[in-house]
Amino acid sequence: MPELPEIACRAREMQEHLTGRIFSGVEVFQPKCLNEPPEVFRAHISGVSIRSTSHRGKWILTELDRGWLLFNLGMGGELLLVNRMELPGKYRLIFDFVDGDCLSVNFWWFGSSHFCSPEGIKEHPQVSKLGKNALEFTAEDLAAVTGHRKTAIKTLLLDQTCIAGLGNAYIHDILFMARLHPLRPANSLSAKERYGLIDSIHHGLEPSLAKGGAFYEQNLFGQKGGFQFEDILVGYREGQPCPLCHTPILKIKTGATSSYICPTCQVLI
DNA sequence: TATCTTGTTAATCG
DNA sequence: ACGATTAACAAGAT
Repeated sequence: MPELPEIACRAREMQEHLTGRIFSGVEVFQPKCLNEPPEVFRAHISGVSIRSTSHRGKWILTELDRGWLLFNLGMGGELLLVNRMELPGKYRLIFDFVDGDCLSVNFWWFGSSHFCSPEGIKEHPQVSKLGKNALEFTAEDLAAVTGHRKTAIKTLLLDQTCIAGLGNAYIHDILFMARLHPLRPANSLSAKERYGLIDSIHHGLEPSLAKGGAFYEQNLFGQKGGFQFEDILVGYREGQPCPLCHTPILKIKTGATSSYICPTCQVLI
């Protein structure tokens, strides 16, 4: 369940620890997570060095001397920088560096690693369509996106082509802090509510970003993030009292996903 | 065994 | 064109 805080931290760590390293090859244990046949993918990265790493939404973008390496961790995954002799128990890809270290990649559902040519990234089916990063998203952007749309505000916030980086974990507290019911029609938000929602996105993501991400994900060296379960206000706290009004928190179905809400603080319309 | 869960796309129906 | 719903895909826990 990595979302923007975890992905941004991983990208920052990769920028710090992988920049300048040169790939010697890659071992592929799950070909389906690549966008090219393993031999082609290997040929594209072997002998190529890493220029920089950044992220857009939940995608990690590693710029190479010749092209791009893109990672999407799906519903959870590990990127570990280890020596080739100290591999973890599970991995689906191993990117070897000429110095003897390697980047071990494991997904536990739906992760992928794509190679793109220098220009190809503009046509990448997912990355090219992403909206602004959630922390750069402004109230004006929100107004433009909500505009006439009647869809639920939660659906819109999870739509990566509108705003990139939010997922179904941090969103519970973001909507709670904004006092918005997840099923509120997007176009029914007042200007004040839109400003409040932007504030809440920052308050919902930045503490975790500062602490290296959530406790359920690990950094490049296998250390867990510092954002604890205790730091979560209402998410995953079904039946526990709302921190503001003590009403028991409800778990409700909202389309394809579940939502945790305080029924008193987050009223529909 | 049945069900749930974090992401994302595509297909379908209205 | 939009919006809502469902299924599907590469797991794992309970």
